Amino acid sequence: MSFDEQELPEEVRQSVEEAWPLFVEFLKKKDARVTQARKIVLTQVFSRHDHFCADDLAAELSSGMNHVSRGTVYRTLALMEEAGLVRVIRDTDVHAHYEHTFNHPHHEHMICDKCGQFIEFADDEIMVLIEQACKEHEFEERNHRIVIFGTCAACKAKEG
Amino acid sequence: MSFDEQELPEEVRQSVEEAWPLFVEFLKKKDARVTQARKIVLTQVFSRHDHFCADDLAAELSSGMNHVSRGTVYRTLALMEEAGLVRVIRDTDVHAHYEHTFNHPHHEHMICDKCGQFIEFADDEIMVLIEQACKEHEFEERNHRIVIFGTCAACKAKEG
DNA sequence: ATTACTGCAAAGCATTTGCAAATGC
DNA sequence: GCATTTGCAAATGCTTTGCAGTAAT
Repeated sequence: MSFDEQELPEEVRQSVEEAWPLFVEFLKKKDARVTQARKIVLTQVFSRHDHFCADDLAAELSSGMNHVSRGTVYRTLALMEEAGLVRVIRDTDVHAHYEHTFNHPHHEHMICDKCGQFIEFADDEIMVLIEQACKEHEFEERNHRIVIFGTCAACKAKEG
Repeated sequence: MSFDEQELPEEVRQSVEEAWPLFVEFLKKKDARVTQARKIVLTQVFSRHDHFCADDLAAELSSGMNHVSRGTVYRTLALMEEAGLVRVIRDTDVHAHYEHTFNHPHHEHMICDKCGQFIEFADDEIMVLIEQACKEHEFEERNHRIVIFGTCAACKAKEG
């Protein structure tokens, strides 16, 4: 556990400082180990990453002093998902996208067909209606996801 | 174009009879060809398939007189999606699920974590709110999808 | 000391693609 | 006859896994 985090931007350092103890608690509850690799991955997730894919993260951690292998990145992201620290979006046909959920309230996504941008939006009314629908079907919700596909304002403008 | 559809159940035959001309029209508009393989795939999609995956469909068409190769099945499903005749759901971690949309009004899904069952539900109010959200973000919707993950009534009962 | 975790490279799996032969136009 | 589509099998790309070595408890 001797991983240097002094050069992190203040904002990132703060997120990590809050999120890491939660992950540690989660790991201990699971009788899993608190390892350096797991801290590096968590730190990287909270560094300048809004939406990212596992492979990019793995690439970033593939060299330099804070090296973590691809396999471990995937394994750790799965743990972080289980811990509720990241969210996975698998709707596009390419590969899964992740985002960190810590200090990031629940929201849904619009994905632009043209530029691939993720636009976040939240709607409490929709949430209520979804809860209602679950009740009607006696379905116990664990999680939900809304994705809207289409064209974003910027791309529409560009098209003329 | 000498493909025998006489043994199809009445209901299926009817769906095919209605959907096929739409697909033909779509193909012509696209300067693509109206082929036997495409008709076989479309027919199979409308046969006893609520939710299915490309690979199962390919397996069903891998032998017998109405043979279509895996590659063609994937290619044709992509065309059918473009034509708006099938819908793809890519939220589970395994593989994409398809469903035909013809004679099947728009709806969303609940997926049971335990048994994998797809439960369909529709909610007009949610649709309206989604439209609203798009307007607010100047996003031009092409399509949307809601998926709720959790436990279905049957599995909850089984658990006690 | 014991047991879990990591790295690596190899395997897996759904999906896509290149190319020669077949088919629709 | 010409261009597109098909079948096949090989390739692709993301993700998972087996195993020997390494680190955490």
